[in-house]
Amino acid sequence: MARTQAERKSETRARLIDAAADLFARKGFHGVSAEAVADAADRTTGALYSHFGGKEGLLLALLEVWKERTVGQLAGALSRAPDPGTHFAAMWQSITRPAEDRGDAWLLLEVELWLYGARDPLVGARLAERYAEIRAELGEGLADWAAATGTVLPRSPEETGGLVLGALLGCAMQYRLEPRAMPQQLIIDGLSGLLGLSTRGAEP
Amino acid sequence: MARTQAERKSETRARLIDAAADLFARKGFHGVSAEAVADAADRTTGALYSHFGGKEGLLLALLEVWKERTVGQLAGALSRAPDPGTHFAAMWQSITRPAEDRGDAWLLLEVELWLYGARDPLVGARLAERYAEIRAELGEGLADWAAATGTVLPRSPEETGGLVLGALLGCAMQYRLEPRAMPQQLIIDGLSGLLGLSTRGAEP
DNA sequence: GTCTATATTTCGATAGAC
DNA sequence: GTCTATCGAAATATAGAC
Repeated sequence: MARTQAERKSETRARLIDAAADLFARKGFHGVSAEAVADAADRTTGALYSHFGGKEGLLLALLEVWKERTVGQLAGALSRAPDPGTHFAAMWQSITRPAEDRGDAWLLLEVELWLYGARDPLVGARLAERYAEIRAELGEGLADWAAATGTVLPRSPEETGGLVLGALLGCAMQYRLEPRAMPQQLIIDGLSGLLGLSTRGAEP
Repeated sequence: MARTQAERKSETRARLIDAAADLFARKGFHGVSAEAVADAADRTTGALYSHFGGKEGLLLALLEVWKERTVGQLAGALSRAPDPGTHFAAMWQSITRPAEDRGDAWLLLEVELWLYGARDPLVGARLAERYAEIRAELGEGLADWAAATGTVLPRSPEETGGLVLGALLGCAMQYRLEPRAMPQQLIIDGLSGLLGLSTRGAEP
């Protein structure tokens, strides 16, 4: 066990970032003390300051991990999408299912980071890059599907991705406050309408 | 000047709520001290606690004002809407124009309150009511237009309102980080698609 | 590299004068 | 109803031991 040093270091880093993701989502960045984050990670504020220089440095590190993680899992989900309908359903469920491991924590952290980014230019620039990547991934996935099935999409992939992402985000926020107001079928129909597909009705 | 008492009281209330709306939007609820709010309102923490019992009571009062104000101005905008396209354009501009008086402060406060409501059941319930009202107003306005022009909307007014509100909110959040990614024409086209109107292209 | 202990500041909230 | 003064609690950040 000669590499205990580096192991311990990177594990502490990971533990602190995970704890920050959880607590920032549940209580908000300003609603959590650096000590509370360190406690949740079974470390102390000394370690936190040694690694990240402070609470804000921890948030910046979290932002990078968050960026890679979301874009990566999105790309994975897209690669095995038979059609937009089931694709949208899968995305919607991944956003709205409440508990399991983390569940609606994703949405809370997403909005928390957006709010931080809207107030802080540096974080805002990072977030803008991340959203652009998501729009691109999302739009390309749908464009691939369209090309494979001979469907004609009315907009460019990036534009399509932006509209879909926007609708998903805004609808998820409403769903979080009142789930009954946003049934899954409504989301799927609406997103299909955004693509120019008139997949409404479909009564037996 | 016999009613100086009541005047001073209600003016202090209004000043504190206005200052709270501004500061909560710019810095976030937890990012602002009660003293900072009182200072911005040219009052002291004593007055704040006398009126609202604390910072959280001030937020609840702000929420009520916010609720009435937004629904009211929305209803006003709807009553004079010639068609969905110009209607959407007007709504989009009212969300995205940057300064003037308050401008993107609306979006920041909206999201700040949402985040608070997602974490606090009491505030969440109030917010849910507000969103339901907005969905209803929005959907009814569009349904009226459809009835007047003989257009058939594929969904109920509430469902339509929910999709439109969601798309507007999510797109506005992306716009705030990167305006170029969300041009107005894209929003109008997308929302039209949500309604089942195929208003795409329209090349000369 | 991490922990304990602490210095310094700031916050929320209250008591009492006016 | 509002202001001044202030108390106790909690937060950030650091210094030094291990």
